[in-house]
Amino acid sequence: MARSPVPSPTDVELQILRILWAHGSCGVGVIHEHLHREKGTNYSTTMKMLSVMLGKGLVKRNEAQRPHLYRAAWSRERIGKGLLKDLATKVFEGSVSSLVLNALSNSKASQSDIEEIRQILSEMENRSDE
Amino acid sequence: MARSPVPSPTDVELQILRILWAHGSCGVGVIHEHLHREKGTNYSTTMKMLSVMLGKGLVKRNEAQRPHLYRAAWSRERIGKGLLKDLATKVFEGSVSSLVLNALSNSKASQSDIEEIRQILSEMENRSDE
DNA sequence: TTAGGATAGCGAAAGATTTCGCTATCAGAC
DNA sequence: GTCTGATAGCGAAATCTTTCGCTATCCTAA
Repeated sequence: MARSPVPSPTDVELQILRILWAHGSCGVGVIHEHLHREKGTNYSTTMKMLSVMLGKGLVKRNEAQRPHLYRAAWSRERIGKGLLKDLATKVFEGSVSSLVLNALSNSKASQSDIEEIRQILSEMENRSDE
Repeated sequence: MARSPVPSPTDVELQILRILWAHGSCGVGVIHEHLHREKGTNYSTTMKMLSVMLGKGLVKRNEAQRPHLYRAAWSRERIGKGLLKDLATKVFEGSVSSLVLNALSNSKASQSDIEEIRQILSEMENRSDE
């Protein structure tokens, strides 16, 4: 009965979500302007993708005004969480820590990033102490 | 001229790679047995996917013997690296540390996982000191 | 040697995602 | 009001991924 709460967006869907995450609510015009700059696609394409995404519950829209205003139905963190879990399952046999290890070992993080990650690690320890 | 060095595998392709990563070299029989157990697909499907993957350079095969032996052309780490980079780009504006933060904040890691991650963080600091 | 099961190969159907063409409607400039 | 450019909507083409049907070949046990 309850449909999958957080669908995994496809590539173009994510491209649109990124725009919405950056801009908050906006009309098709703005969305299309960005999408067109990134990949040269048509207005109709933008429109169609938005209607597909509306159907999947990936975006919501406010029809009270004209142009209708679209916004992401889910936060970047929420979508990221789902995709990371997928990736962990599909590549790292479900192990988030393998995933993190792999991500870290091929990247450069700034000192403040490193501190922030340490912070999280400590919190995790404290949480599990209880 | 040089084609994309590490293609991003699709879902079924990853499913097959997981089997190969776990088993090393093996014939279609073994691969199909696993795939069929996981999703009930046909022998022909397995065969076809392998030939598609061969074309994309995702697997290699040894035809010296019969049955031919298939193996992953890239390590789990190498494929993981590419997919993580994709995901970072598509969701976290390219920031690996945001990705890691997000991955960690919604997961439970064991104490030894945490230590291992700390280890990596220290190594990163030392590396960047030089 | 030969029948039977596993292996190999391919074209094409079935599905999903992305793109576009065409048509209609709306809101503001004139 | 009417014209015009932006907005809305939808069916269908194009593309990519996954699945399968059909056919041929190989290997081995009887």
